[in-house]
Amino acid sequence: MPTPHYGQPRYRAIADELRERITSGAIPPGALLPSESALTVEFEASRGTVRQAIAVLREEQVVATEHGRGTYANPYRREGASNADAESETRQRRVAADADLAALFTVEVGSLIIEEQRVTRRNGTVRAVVRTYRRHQSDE
Amino acid sequence: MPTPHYGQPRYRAIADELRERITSGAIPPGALLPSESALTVEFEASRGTVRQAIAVLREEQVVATEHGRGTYANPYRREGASNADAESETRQRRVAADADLAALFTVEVGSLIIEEQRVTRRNGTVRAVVRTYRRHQSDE
DNA sequence: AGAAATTTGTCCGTATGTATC
DNA sequence: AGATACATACGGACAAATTTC
Repeated sequence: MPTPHYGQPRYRAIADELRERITSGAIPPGALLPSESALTVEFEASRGTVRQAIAVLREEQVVATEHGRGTYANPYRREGASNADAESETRQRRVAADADLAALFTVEVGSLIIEEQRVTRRNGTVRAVVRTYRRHQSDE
Repeated sequence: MPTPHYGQPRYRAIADELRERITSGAIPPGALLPSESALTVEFEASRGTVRQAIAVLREEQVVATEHGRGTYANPYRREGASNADAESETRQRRVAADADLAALFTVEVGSLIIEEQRVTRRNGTVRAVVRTYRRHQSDE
């Protein structure tokens, strides 16, 4: 069978579905998620894909996993209740310097510099996008 | 062949080795790591295991990976404790949204959004340029 | 411009190790 | 001890982004 993943990969779709069950309360805080093999059957995905989905949620601290036990939902609440849904994604890549950046960094236009982008969401909608530019290998 | 991982799993051992090469300077900041297939040969491990090792370093932000390009070492610097001489200039203006920003903010490409730019200098040389993008106050 | 090669991303199936119940 | 559940590891296949020719 081929491996089509047009648009969203399957492990993200599975992660979204599980996250939804947790945030909606279908899986209450502290409860065990279905086992990986159960999820394998339900989503008709391989165990590796299911584990990849759970890894996403673990990184978001939506779940916590214990070896031999299982994966728990929402093991502890964020201390600040204000942190309703402050998701933050970070991405790093190299981009060509535009005229402004080239002038600031004293490099040629088009030189590759580091861009780190953070996307801040609240209640799902993008709040702000922060792009930080640096040079490689600066010296201090 | 069995799959023994007494004590430390292999992917962690590989991660340790690669981290050592980076922190020791054998792989300088900004340089590309060997490709996954090359590491597969060198460590005599499967590609999945190599990728798991790289995932560890990526989470530690010791490396950054780009699709189709490769994995770079240490793209940004640790913030030194000495913030001796930090100046900062701020500028705000309206700019046209590029494809990425348009997608994130769910607006049309070219729509005007707010850009706030801060330039951080130390000892006269530009340290970092931070650009924060937001939408106009319209909804929410 | 376009095709091929390279490199990372996703997904599957299987087997075995280790921790917990 | 046995059953269950997560962790590690292999190998193969195809997809997607980038670079090279």
